[in-house]
Amino acid sequence: MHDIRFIRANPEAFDAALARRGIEPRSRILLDLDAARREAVRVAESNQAHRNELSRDIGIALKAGDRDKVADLKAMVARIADAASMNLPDFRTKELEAALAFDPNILDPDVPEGRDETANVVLNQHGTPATIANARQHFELGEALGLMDFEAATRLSGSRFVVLKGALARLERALGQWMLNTQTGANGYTEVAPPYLVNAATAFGTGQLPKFEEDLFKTGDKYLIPTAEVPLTNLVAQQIIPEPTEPLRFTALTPCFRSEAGSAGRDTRGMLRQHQFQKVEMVSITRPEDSAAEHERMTACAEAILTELGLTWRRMLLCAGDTGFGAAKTYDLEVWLPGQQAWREISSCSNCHDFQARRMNARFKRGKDSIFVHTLNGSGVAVGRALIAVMETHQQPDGSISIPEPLRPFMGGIEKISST
RNA sequence: GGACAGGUGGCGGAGUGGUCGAUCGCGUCGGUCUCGAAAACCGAAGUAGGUGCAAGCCUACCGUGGGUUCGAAUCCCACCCUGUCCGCCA
Repeated sequence: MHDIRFIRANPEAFDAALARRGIEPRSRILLDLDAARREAVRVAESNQAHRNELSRDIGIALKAGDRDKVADLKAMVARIADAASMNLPDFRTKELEAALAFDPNILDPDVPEGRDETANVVLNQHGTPATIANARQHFELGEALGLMDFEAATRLSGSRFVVLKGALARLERALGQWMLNTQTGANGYTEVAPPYLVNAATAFGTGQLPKFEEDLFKTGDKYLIPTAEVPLTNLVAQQIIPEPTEPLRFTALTPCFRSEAGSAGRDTRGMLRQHQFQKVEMVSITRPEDSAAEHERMTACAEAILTELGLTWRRMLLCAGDTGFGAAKTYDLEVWLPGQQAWREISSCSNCHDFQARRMNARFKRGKDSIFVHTLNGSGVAVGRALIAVMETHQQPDGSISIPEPLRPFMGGIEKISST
C-alpha cells in the first residue's frame, strides 16, 4: 500500500516505478480520487463544525427556556447539509483506498529491468548440474518404490494432491523437522505455531487480498494460508512495537494451500505443483535501515539448507516483471533437478520494505515518531520441493535413494530408501 | 450452540443525552526542591484526517457497523471479542 502523500509529491516517480512492472500510469487517477476525497472532507467538516456550534446554542437556549430561539436554531441546522454530503468523505476515502490496494510495491533500485523470468539474473551458483545416466524423475522413483501414490490422492481429493507412504512420508517429515531445527537453532529464528486459517484483514495485510483472492482456498469467512508468511508477518499487524534494534525473526513449519488458479496444465505430473504442501517459512521484521542486510542474511539461511542437503542450486535476482506484487526485491533459489534436467524454484526470499507494514499498520516508536517497519519473508525452504530435489539428486542406479547425512537422525538411522 | 456479565486513553477505573477527548488513581516525561536520589509540589503528554508559511484552528475517534436526535461514550439494532456457567467435542 502506498502513501498517497508520496504520490501527491512525486507523481512522475510513482508512475515511472509502475512502468518498470509494465503497468500504465496511475497517479492521475489516484490524485483525482484524492482531490475529490479532500474536497468532500473539507465540505463535510465545515458543515459539521457549524452544526456543532448551533447544537451547543440549542443546549444553552433550552436551559434558558427560550423556546422560540430553539425552534429558530433547529431550523438553521436543518438547512446546513443533507446526510449524503456528510457521508461523502467516507465514501471517497474507501474509493481511494480500494484503488490504492491494487497497486504493487515500488521496486528496489537493485532490481534489473525485464518483462519476465528470462531477464532474471544469476548471481551465484553452488555445484554444477549433474547428468545422471538414465535419471528418473521423482514421481517415477516414488511410484516404483511404491511410496508415492497419485491415484489414491485423486480418489481422495482430486488432482494436484499426493499420498506419501512409509519412508517417503517419513522423509518429508524429516526434512521439515531438520529445517525447522536449523532455523530455530543456529539461525536464531523463533518458532511459531500459527493458525492455518486467517481472516480477510490478515490476508489483506500481506497483499493476498484483494487482488489475488482466486489463488486462495476459502472456508466460511476464513482463508487457508498459502504460506506461513501470512500469519507470521501479521504478528505485528496493528501494533506499535519497541524499536527492533535486532530484527524480530519468526519461523514456522506449516502446510500451505494454493488453489493454483491459472496454472491449469502446468506441472501436472508429479508433486511439483500441489494444492497442499509443507514449507518452512522465515519472516523478519526490521527497521528500514536494516532490511537490506537482513535480506542477505535470510537468503543465506535458505542457501545453507540446500547446500547441506547436497543439492545444486543457484541464486537468481528477479527482474522487474517477475517480482511479486508485495516485494521490492526478490531472490529466488533454484535447485537443479537431475531427473527433470531443469532448474526449479525452491525458495523465494523477498524484502517488502514498508509495503506490507502500511497495509497492516505495523510500526515502531523512535522518539516521537512512529515508523513503519520493514518486512521480509523467505522459504527456508519448501519441503515438498526439497523432497523432489533430494530424490532426484540422490537417486541410485537401482532406483533407491540415498539419504543426506543431516536427515539420517530423523530417519531412524537408515541411509537409503529402497523397495527391498 | 445456550444463558448471563462486560468491552472507555499505556494500565486501573468513573462517567447513562448538551462546551466530554472524556473526573480520578497509577505509570511515563519535563521542572522545582536536593550534594545526589526518594518523597512532596508544579507542569506536560493520545491517534488519524483536513487547513495554514507558521503559531494555530477545525473534524473524527469511548469494541465494529448502522439507527434515533439539533446534539450520543451515554438511547436503539446487528455483529465481533472477552469472562463465567451449561451443553457438545479432539
